[in-house]
Amino acid sequence: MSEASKRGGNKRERILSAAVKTFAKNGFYNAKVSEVASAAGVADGTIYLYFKNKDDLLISAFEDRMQMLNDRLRHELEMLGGTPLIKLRRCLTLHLLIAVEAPSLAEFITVELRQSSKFIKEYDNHQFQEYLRIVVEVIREGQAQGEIRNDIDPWIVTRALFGALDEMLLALVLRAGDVSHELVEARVEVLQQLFVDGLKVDKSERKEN
Amino acid sequence: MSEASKRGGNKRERILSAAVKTFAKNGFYNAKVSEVASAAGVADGTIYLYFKNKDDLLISAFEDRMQMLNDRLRHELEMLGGTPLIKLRRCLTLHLLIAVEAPSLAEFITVELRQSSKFIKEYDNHQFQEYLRIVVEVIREGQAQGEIRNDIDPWIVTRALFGALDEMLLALVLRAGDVSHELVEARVEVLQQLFVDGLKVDKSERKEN
Amino acid sequence: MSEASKRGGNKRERILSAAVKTFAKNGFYNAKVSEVASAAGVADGTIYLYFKNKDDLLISAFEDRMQMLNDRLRHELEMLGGTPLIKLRRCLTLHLLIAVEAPSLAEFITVELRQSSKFIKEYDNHQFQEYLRIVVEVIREGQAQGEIRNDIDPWIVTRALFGALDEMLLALVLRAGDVSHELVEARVEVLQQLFVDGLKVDKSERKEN
Amino acid sequence: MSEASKRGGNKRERILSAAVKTFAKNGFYNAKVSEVASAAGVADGTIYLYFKNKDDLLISAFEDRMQMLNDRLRHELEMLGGTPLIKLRRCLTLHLLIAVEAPSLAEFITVELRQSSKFIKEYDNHQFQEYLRIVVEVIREGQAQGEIRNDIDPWIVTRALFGALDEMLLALVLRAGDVSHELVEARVEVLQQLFVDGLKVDKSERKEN
DNA sequence: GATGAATGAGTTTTCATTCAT
DNA sequence: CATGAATGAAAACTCATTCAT
Repeated sequence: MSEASKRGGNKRERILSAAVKTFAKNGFYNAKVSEVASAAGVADGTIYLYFKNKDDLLISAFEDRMQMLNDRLRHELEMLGGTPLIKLRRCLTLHLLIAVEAPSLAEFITVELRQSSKFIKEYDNHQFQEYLRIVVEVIREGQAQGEIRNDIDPWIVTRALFGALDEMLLALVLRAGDVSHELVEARVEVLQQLFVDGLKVDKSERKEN
Repeated sequence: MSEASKRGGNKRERILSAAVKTFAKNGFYNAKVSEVASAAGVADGTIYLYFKNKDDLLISAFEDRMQMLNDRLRHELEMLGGTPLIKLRRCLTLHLLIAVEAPSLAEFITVELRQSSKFIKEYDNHQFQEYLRIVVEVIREGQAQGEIRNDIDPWIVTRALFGALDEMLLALVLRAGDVSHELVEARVEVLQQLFVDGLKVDKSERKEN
Repeated sequence: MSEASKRGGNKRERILSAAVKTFAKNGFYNAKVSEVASAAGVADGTIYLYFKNKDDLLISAFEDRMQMLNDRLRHELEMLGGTPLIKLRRCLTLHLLIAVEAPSLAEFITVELRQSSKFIKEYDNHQFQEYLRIVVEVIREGQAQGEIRNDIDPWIVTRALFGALDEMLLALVLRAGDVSHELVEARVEVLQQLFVDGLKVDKSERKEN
Repeated sequence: MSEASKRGGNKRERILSAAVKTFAKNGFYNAKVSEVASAAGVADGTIYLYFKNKDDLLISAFEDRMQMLNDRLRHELEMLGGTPLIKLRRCLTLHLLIAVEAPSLAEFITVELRQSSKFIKEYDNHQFQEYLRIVVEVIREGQAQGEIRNDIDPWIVTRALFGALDEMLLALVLRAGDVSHELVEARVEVLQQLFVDGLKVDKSERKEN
């Protein structure tokens, strides 16, 4: 029974994984269901035992992967401890690391999320909301502790942050060749400077230097 | 003018305009060429007199509209004068204003650009590069004049900035109902604080307060 | 009985019964084997232990039900005694009574038999022939006894009779709501007048009146 | 313009004609749209320019052909003149003649009408109603003129008559080989005796003989 | 140049049937 | 005998594109 549930669960997972790869490579609309099936090593019809239709497969893949990312993000933030700004930096890092650790997933998220934004109107987009919520919480914590400025709406900041991160991730993923950890670190550094310190030349800091 | 509206040159424009509206409403892949045609008031076949195929129509619409936006941006920046930071703020404002002045265009750009990112590999994306270049130039100017920090790559900043703006624009456009100038101004204010001043609580400024 | 209900022999019957209901409701081609299976309370695969394929299920259901009807018809005619015309009337009644006693079966027979007429070429349609034979026999008996006109082919009459009855039955079954015994009796009366007495105004009878 | 309308009309007609043949040969559910298309000498997609879907094609074919038959029946009854019983006989003849003059149409009507009876619930079945109406009118006329017995509902009679005719037609069509005019006449004769004179041995007539 | 009827390649989805358990 | 997850062949339907007028 646990074997059986593992088999079923395994097949569903294999299909989701194949869907992410296939959709990432060709885009949702150019990807054929039969491609996903053969990438998953199952028959075409099998997909329809686990998902209602192609749209459902897209949404399920999206929600499932976002949940994984959210779980990891939440877990790492808990482990990490540290100040909110340190946590925030961790958020940046984890987001861009997808380009290193799961390039297909990165491509899938950056490209297909926008499609889903249209889908948003029709489905919950629950896990994306959840993602934002996690970051918003970090910012609120920072505001409460006086580390982050108080005069700014955490939701809007988070949304902007996400946009920047997502664009960054897309740029990384679309480069030819692999993305190194060093490159990711460099990008994180820039984003950190940009978002945390700001573009402005800070006179007080200049004096300190 | 009514003569011009009957000219072929105008017909191309009508098709592009219809394409933007139609692609914005349904997404590129769900939009039918015949929908675009009837929205433009021309026969299906006529579209193929002006564009090679549906893909070409998408790219042409995108490039054409981006060029319009770039022209306007360049023009306004020249008119405006002022410091680079003032110019930068103008960039933010103009980007978000699309949600007010041309909602379809906003939706088209935010949603379809990502699709096109895949297209990027195949076509120049010339006008998008141009857009980035304009903003990069403003930042470089700021760096040269000592108003913007020097230790940060203008291209990366610009890319991040674009991502944030684009996400912001998407969020505005997906709201139910019209977007007001006031709302746009509020968003610009937040982005300005975020990007220019940074999230960090600035002790020197606090003292100054 | 509860033991019997767990026996295989009974399972076959349950499947046939489910098939009749399901085919009646949706039609043969729109009915799914899995629907039949779940209506019968068995697994999909089980059906194929008792029937070669979906076609075989249709034909078997048809033959089986027709045999039941034939058995009953034969039995009632024997019980009844009476003149051939009385027996003929009993045939009419029993046919239309299906609409009261087994509406699904009625629908199944009236609608699917025609489909099967195409099948006829490929299978015996044995029980349908048997049904006709029973009625033919009644008519022959009537002819032998001088109660029914002799100058008319019993097979053709029977076929026409069957057509009329079947159409009548269909009309009854397609009505919204239940069919009453009274309604059936009324229809039988009409058919009796039609087939036995004829449409013609009979001058000799008029005189008698 | 009249040419164009002829072309369009012609193509529609060709498709309907092909549909009748194809549906008659294989039955609606076993017939492929592409078979109809190639029988009509058009591309698969063309069918969908004239009909919404396969169901619509079935219904349209049915209604169209029934209308033709109704037009002819109405026309012949007007031409014919004569007593209602003569007209009634003409109805029988014309119905069975379909087996001679348009065997595919005969098969199509006899087999598919039942399917459509299920469809009835969903569509008007207008022309079938019209057919019944024409016959009902003949019977009413006969009743008014005292030629046909008055104590019998014309609608029920007509329905029974139709059932008998349809079954007769089916039997003719399913025979191997062509159906001759003589065979049709023989069948008409039997039906006439059956419906008009009745099965009963008529003593008054016997005396007259 | 403009039209829009016709094309037919291409894809999702269904479902009868099988077979390992 | 019974199961039901898996299969994959088959078909309706769509829609970008063409081309005769």
